[in-house]
Amino acid sequence: MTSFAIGQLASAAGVGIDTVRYYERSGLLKPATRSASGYRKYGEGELDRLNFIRRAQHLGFSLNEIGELLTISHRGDVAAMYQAAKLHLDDIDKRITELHRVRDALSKLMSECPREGSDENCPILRALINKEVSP
Amino acid sequence: MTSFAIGQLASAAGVGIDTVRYYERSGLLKPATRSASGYRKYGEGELDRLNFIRRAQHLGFSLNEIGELLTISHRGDVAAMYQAAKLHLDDIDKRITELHRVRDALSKLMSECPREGSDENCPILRALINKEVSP
DNA sequence: CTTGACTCTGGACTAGGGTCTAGGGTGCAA
DNA sequence: TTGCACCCTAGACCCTAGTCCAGAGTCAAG
Repeated sequence: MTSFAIGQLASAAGVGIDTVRYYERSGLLKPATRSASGYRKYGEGELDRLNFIRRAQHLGFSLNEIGELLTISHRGDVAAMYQAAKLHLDDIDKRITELHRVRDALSKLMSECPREGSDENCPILRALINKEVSP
Repeated sequence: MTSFAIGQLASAAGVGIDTVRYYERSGLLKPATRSASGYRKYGEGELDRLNFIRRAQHLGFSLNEIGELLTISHRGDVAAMYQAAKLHLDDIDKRITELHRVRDALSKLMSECPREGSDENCPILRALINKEVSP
């Protein structure tokens, strides 16, 4: 019986109106039913779906992946869900590892930096230049 | 008087020709001098600069930031260099923290997942669907 | 001279996740 | 009836770091 207009749905889900239309365009939400005048009408189901999307985003999934998660969820396929989560976790781990590599390298250079004086004493500059530079 | 054509410069630096032109367009490299026929001519200085860019990218700096680093490096301003590095490090730390948050959340859900059976027993699905959850 | 490799230009295209605009139509209260 | 908030569409635009294209000119070897 409850039926939302797009603005109500969007604010209930904490996203922008354009975002809802964008999700529809990109197939994440099914085309909404329309009122006589062409306004989109939504029910609880769409709000749930939007919340699902938001939560999955919070877990770092891309919209593309979320599309698959929605299908999996609809099928209630627990094994597939676990598998998708595992793939995603592996990806996150890779990104963390790479960020740590960068962090450690930078942090090491910084710890050896005198923070003042000549550029020849600054290991950060030396690491970047590593050779005589002509500016 | 060594002088490179763009293709030689690019392959010496391990980047694409288009990349060199792109860097010129976006102000990271100064407009190259030209031969009589309009070909770009480069010297050692440009190769050093390109290497600087590559190394800074390896430390996770964006091209925008690298533009500033180049200026700083040119001034030999060690304090500014340290400051720029610190800002970047803070940013990296934020990203690592956020990735860890996501990783831990997902990993916890996964560890409680039976990996088969009904969707009601899958905490991943429950977390995404459940109306009350919002971490 | 011809062939093949190289270079030039401006502009379009990619992915991801939206955001904004112009120009119009609708719904509801005073 | 007017005024305002809301909604519709198609399409452009944002950011990043390039990558690719067509069509034309250049260089060096054989």
